[in-house]
Amino acid sequence: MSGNAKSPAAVRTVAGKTRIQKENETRILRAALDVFSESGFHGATLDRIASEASMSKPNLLYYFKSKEEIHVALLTDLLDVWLAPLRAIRPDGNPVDEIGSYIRRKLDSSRSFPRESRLFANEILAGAPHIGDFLQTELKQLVEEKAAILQRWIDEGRMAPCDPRHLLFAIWSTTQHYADFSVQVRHVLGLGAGDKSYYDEAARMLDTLFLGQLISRPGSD
Amino acid sequence: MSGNAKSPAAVRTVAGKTRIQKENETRILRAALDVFSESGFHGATLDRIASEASMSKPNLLYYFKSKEEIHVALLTDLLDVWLAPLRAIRPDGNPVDEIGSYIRRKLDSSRSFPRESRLFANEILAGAPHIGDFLQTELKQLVEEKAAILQRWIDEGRMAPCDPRHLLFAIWSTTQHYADFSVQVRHVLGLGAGDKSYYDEAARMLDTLFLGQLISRPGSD
DNA sequence: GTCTATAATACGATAGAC
DNA sequence: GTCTATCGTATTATAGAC
Repeated sequence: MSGNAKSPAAVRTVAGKTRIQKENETRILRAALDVFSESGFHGATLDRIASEASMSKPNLLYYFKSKEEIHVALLTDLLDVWLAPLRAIRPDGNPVDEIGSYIRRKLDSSRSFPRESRLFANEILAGAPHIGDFLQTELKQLVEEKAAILQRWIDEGRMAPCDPRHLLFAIWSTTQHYADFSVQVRHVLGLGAGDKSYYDEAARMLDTLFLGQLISRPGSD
Repeated sequence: MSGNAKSPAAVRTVAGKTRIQKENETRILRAALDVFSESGFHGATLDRIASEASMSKPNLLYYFKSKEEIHVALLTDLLDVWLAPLRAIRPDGNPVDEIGSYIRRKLDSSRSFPRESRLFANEILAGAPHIGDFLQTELKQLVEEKAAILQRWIDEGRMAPCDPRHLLFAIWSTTQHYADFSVQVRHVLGLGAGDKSYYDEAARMLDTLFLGQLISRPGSD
């Protein structure tokens, strides 16, 4: 059928990987996301990853040459997903709709992919040793593109004058906070371990903060 | 003079520690803050801490029984400093002044103590294994106390209705972001390693966000 | 209090049989 | 592809001389 069907026993796909290869790589990456996001790169061990993947350590290292290679694979897979909400900002929309949607998408990411968020946070906190290039090139370029849109809205008087890039920082930090610092959020609010009920109130807060006027000044009514 | 002057050679202070003890402990803690904040708990090694403290590893372990004990000492020292800005919010002030001052103090903390901020972030991200109790008791209580003040301002119509605790989360995340994610901030802005010039623009952004109205709605002028 | 030497172990990675 | 066994190293911590 497809390209390289040399080895008789191993039925290969077009990607050159057998079904079992893909399954095992997926199992490893899933387990590694658990462990890396919970303990950071140095705190994670191949023993725990192998254990969570129900696989022996040497077998795990048959699929990925090193611990670092697993980590890089996770980060690389993550980046596209991570940037999707920002990419979705349209120049032909209006500030309230576009920024509002962006905040909702980012907050949904935080709620749905907290492990990915913490993996990313750990990497940045460690000085971005693996994705420094990505930050300086791809992310920087995307931010400049979207900041130009926001700047146009500012110039048109539809938003308060501010540095659009710092507005993006504020959106990133407030939304990701609920994933990265969830332990603190839950402890302060008195919630249990798996409780994510605070996300509804968080969404209201961020709407008020970014789309409304938080503080009434005398005579502004 | 003071309490226990038993040992002849070692001149002790009221705290029961010789001058050289205090000096060495300070040197160790300073070096440990560097290393822990840069590499996290598991990424840090006693070798590097000892080296940065210009001290042999066994000598370092003469002052602190274990790596964890150094880490806990740093976190404990940090907590009071960390909460000082929040404690300073006065009930008899007005929202703009009090929240504005709080944001400035938090942002100053971020700029002046980025290593402390990253140490804290690493601890939370790891699930707060050492300061979970603190978060659930002391921090929770303080937040409730200050949230009550904010709630009163809301009830008096001086602030938009919102969950005050989530407002505090937003202030924490936006201000600490500039320390914890400084690598990303600098890479996106195209700044060099030690460059902290973005803090001025950050202060303006946070003023606009928390104290002004970010987005003009039609007819609100 | 400070050092050298070293114990004890955890961990990443490999060798080689099957 | 998967396993058992193991190597080599990094790292925490201690022993014991000075």
